[in-house]
Amino acid sequence: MAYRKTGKVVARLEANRTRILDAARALVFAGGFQAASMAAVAAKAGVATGTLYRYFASREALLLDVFRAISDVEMSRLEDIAAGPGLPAARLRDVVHGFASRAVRGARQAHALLAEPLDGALAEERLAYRRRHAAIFERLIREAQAAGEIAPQGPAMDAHVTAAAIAGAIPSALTLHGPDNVPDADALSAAVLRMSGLDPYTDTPSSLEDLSHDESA
Amino acid sequence: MAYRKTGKVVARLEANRTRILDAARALVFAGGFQAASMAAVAAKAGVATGTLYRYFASREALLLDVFRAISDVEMSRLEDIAAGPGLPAARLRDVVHGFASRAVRGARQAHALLAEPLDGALAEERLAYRRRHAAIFERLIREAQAAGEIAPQGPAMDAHVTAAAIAGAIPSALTLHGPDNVPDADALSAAVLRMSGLDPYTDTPSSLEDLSHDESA
DNA sequence: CCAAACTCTGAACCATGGTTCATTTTATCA
DNA sequence: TGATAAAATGAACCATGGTTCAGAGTTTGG
Repeated sequence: MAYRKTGKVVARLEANRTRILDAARALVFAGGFQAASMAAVAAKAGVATGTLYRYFASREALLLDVFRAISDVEMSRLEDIAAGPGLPAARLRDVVHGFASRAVRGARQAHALLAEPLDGALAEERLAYRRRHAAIFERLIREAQAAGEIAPQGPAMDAHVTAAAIAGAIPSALTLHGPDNVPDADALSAAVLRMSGLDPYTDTPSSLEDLSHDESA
Repeated sequence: MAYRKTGKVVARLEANRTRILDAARALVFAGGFQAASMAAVAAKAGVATGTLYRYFASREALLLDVFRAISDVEMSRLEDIAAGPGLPAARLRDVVHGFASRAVRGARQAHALLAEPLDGALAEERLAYRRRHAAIFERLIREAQAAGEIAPQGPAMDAHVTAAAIAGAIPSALTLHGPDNVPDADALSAAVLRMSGLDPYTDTPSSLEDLSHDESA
């Protein structure tokens, strides 16, 4: 018998992987995915470039993991709200408002997730991310329709299309006029909610705890 | 005196420029900007790659001209509708519906203009393109508000934010579920118009001639 | 302490695709 | 037609940045 990884080594390897991911995430947070070159990630993580390839098959794979790590946090918050108590319409309001207000606060991160030019697998991942948003919106719209909460006047609303529109409306309104000109989260969610047939709401969003945003690396 | 461009030469040069632009546009139409490599453009135009640089400073400059050529056509149609006769709300409906239906028909071109991953100056140009859309929407919303056509209930609508949201909602709904799953233009414009506070309309859009779409190269 | 197995290093490698430029071809005019 | 200038050519060039890999350094079990 010649070699078997000891616990200490395994721990160090895991720590390395985490350090690499953290370094990449910090770079993405600061300058977008574009800023996360392999050289930069390696430097920030304190390893050689070649080492990165012992933990990730490629740059794309690494950044995909970063994207997922960030977006999963965001998605699970929205999913928690969507699955919460309360009437469907109120939850829809909360989800939209939560999305908007979180993005407004974490503008740089939101830019990377929502607006920065990406291609290849990252562009695909972003699309999937948006589709997950849309799926949440769609489900809540249908629930609100079923519950009779949504404006019955006019022809039947196409929940699928409306949800896709909302999923694009929020990022657009957030980013269209540059990072220094981000709209108010209330105005944004009011505008977007109108699309779902809900009256814009004036109260604070039901009984959610403050949607604080961690900007730590 | 030794050399002065004769008319025939000038004409040929102009024709060359046009041929290059047309070749690039055809490639963009078929496969997006990504497919318009300098080699491909040169081959399609029947010239050498070096020749391209006698007419355009760089690939970016060439594709920028292509983008503008395409988007200007689209924009001027929308601007014509926006500046037309009729009440503001009706014009807003027509603009949104015209945008949606044109994009639905010219899906491949719309994808290049609205959804394909771009960066650098092209990404900037797309942003400008969207801002022009938003500016049209915003103006019409304000006019409709001033005319008292837009739902007076609720707090005052933020026309700026709403316009930016609409400008993103349309492309998103068009492209989110892939090029083989493009929504119905009526459903799309209904959803989007709801955001502006207008009831979804059921009639055909006022008295516009059919918004036909030329797909010729 | 040694050999084997694994990990790390970072300079060299390489693929891509835009750009250049010495050369050739074409146009102008005396 | 010869001299000059412009235009076209396309293979070579080059910049970028991800990826590789031979060698150096560590860890393990005996």
